[in-house]
Amino acid sequence: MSERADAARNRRAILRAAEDLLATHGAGISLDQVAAHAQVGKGTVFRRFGSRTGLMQALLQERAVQLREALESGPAPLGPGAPPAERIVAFLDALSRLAAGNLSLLAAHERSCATDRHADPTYVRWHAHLENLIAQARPDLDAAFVAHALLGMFDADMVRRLTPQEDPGRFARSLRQLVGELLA
Amino acid sequence: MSERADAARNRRAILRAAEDLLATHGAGISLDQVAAHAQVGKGTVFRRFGSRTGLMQALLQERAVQLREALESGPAPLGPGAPPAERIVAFLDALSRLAAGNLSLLAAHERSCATDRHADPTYVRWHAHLENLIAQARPDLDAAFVAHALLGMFDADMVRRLTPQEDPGRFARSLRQLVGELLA
DNA sequence: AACAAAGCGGACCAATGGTCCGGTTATGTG
DNA sequence: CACATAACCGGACCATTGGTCCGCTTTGTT
Repeated sequence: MSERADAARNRRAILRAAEDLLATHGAGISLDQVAAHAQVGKGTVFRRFGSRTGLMQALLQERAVQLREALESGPAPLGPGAPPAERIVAFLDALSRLAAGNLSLLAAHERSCATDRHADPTYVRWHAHLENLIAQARPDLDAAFVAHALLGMFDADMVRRLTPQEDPGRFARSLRQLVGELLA
Repeated sequence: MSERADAARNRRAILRAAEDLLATHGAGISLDQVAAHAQVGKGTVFRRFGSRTGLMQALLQERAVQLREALESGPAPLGPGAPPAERIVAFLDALSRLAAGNLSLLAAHERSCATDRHADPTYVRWHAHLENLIAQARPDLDAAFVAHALLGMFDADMVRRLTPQEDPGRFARSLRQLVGELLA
């Protein structure tokens, strides 16, 4: 038996509450707020997720699970089968969409993982995927480095700043252009 | 009269103390520690610098002042006169050196400016400089975007991670390579 | 039904950024 | 030099917040 029924129920309640509050109150929410909104004791939040960082990582993983499956076994060009260059563009486009729809979560996640954000499992997975594709497309480049550079653009502030209201497509477009230069 | 003698003395003492502690204890230092080490009341730190963020910005500005002068009126290729592509490379090399020598400060600075780090005066200046050069070298690119991408690499964790002990030149080298691709 | 393990809540703790104010000191003016 | 005053100082104090603890409750199994 892996998790008692009440525990599972509370876990879901906490995730939902955090989602809600992030959407309505931005990235600065406290765990007391989350606990209250989930109608749960503060201790429960920590028992389920270990820390603020743990909660944010869990939230991000939840949002990223579809993308993950698409990468591993979905249709090309996101999934396997297409040439690396196309897969890179598809992946970054997907990330752009995911980021655009989850800015507060992204910001909160960064804030929590301030120390050593490269250890986050989601980040690690994305980086490995990208590094691998880059190494195939351009074996002469420092793939790990370039992968970090590209993922670095998904900083919440960065995305917000580069997504002006009058031109919401700018971020994704400029990112594609940048990648185009690198793979040319 | 702009600042009383004791005030100026305390300002210097605080900056020195912060420098010291960053070097010896890393980026996680508290303002109480800084105040104690500077032999000054905590209130004084806040009166002089407004906030933790203000102190970190002041420290960074202090470290960056030489670079700033070199950019504005120093010899080429860092200063004016050289072709944009060369100035970009020179600038990023200079930044790499500055970052390598001030990792703790950089980390502490990021931590403090977490909210809206693009408002930091030093960042703004660097970005404007870089954007301007990129626009000259490659008018077809989104210069502001690319400038953010390049500056994004100077995240303290990133620099640390991409500067392995057995190959300390990797960061600067890979960054130059990346720039080479973009300006080709 | 009974029991043990897992879970729960919320009082509690420590750290920390930031504020306040009564007392002190530098400064320039008469 | 003496004095008035504006600037300054220190550190006690405050509020917030991530995280811990422990006595009581729920779950699920035998």
